[in-house]
Amino acid sequence: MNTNVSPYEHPEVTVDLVIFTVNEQKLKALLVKRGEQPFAGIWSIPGGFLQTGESLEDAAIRVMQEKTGVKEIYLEQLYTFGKPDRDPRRRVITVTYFALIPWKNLIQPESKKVTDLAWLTVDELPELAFDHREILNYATNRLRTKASYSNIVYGLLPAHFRLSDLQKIYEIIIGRELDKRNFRKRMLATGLLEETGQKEIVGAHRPAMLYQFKKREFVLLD
Amino acid sequence: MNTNVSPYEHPEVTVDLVIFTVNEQKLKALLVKRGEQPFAGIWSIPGGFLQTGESLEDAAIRVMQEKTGVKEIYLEQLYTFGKPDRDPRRRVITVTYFALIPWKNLIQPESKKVTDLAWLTVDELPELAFDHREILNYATNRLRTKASYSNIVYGLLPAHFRLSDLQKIYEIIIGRELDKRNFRKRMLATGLLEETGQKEIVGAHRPAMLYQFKKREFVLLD
DNA sequence: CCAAAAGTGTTATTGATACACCCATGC
DNA sequence: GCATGGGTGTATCAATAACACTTTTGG
Repeated sequence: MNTNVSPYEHPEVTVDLVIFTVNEQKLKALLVKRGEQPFAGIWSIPGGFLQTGESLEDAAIRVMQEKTGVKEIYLEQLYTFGKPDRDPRRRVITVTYFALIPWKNLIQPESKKVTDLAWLTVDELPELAFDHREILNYATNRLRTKASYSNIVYGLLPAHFRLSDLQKIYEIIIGRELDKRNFRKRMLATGLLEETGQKEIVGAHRPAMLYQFKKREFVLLD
Repeated sequence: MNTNVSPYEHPEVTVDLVIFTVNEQKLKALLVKRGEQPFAGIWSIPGGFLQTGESLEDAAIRVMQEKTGVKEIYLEQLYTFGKPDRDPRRRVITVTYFALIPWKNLIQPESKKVTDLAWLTVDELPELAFDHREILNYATNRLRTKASYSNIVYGLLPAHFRLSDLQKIYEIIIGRELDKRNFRKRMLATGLLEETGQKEIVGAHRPAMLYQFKKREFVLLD
């Protein structure tokens, strides 16, 4: 079979990522300011072309590491977008992933003076390139939905954390306040958490016990 | 930009479908017996190449119609599989969809004597070509999970049905028997169903009220 | 001693489960 | 009149939601 005369298209395949973190009480996503046309100067989600011999997930991990320096993170495939006109130049299919990073695991992301890479608050976004707004909305919905029936938020927390940190993350993602006593009861009842024995020492108040997830992996609740 | 010298691959992109129905008290999937190498004579899920200018979903609908004659069905994107060696010949990315069809909507699928197209029981499958077993397992899990928190089973039922039909579909998908009274209570409490006013007349027993979904569209429960 | 976050139980309400008999029909 | 599936209610148990005060620390 000669693939050069096949009656169908060989589109370009990219892998694009919606990378979330939580910082300053907000859900944020990593965005890249485009340098080239089309959409020069417009923010876009990070991505790259699939390389020869590379699996989709490997490509996602590669892009992740290029942009954040981090590779051990929560990563899951999101959706594949392929409308014929989603890139004005040519046919591009994009397989999208969504990723979660604890803010503390980032290596001082503000220190290097990059102006083309930024963590923007998800509900205050400017115009995005291509169909990236649709992709980002899709990812945000997925995150909010999964937070309600899984332990997915572990991906946004450092190894050790206070229960109040955990509660705050949930509140930011689902967008409403939770009752402290009920929250703690429910979380401890899942059996997914354990005390570290250490206590958080800063602040003019009673120190908090630090907890960790017994396993840092995705689990459905109930 | 000359795409002929680009440093990345232009893989082939296919759309493959896992099409489910329920018949004879079993969950079944539509499979195609391959005529060509590789995997000649082995069952595979139906699919086809993405055509120029065609969206992914349009391609899925096209394949659907080619194989079943039906186009108005439940259809959702499942996952995109792209391991470099998933096709022994060349790089093929497949965007998979899963579809549901009510058995009654099929136009006598047994009448035309096709031997290369068959509805096979999902938990008694032979060897499948490529990574199609993995794809089918993924689809089956998705269906089972979604059945528990949505009205997705409407895709497997004809326009009018008895509550016992609905219950049977649930039991087949989730794999255990349900209490009749509790099931009816819960289903009617969702507010998604309405009586048609008609009754089912066949059988040496009391006729059953026929129901329909108020809207034949995906809704989350609770 | 004051401010600030940590930590802790009980009650009320709601939803889920378990369970058995009568009804309408065809033969 | 008997076999077959259709149709109905109540009581128990489990999960969720509402709600306020004491503890420990730093300054």
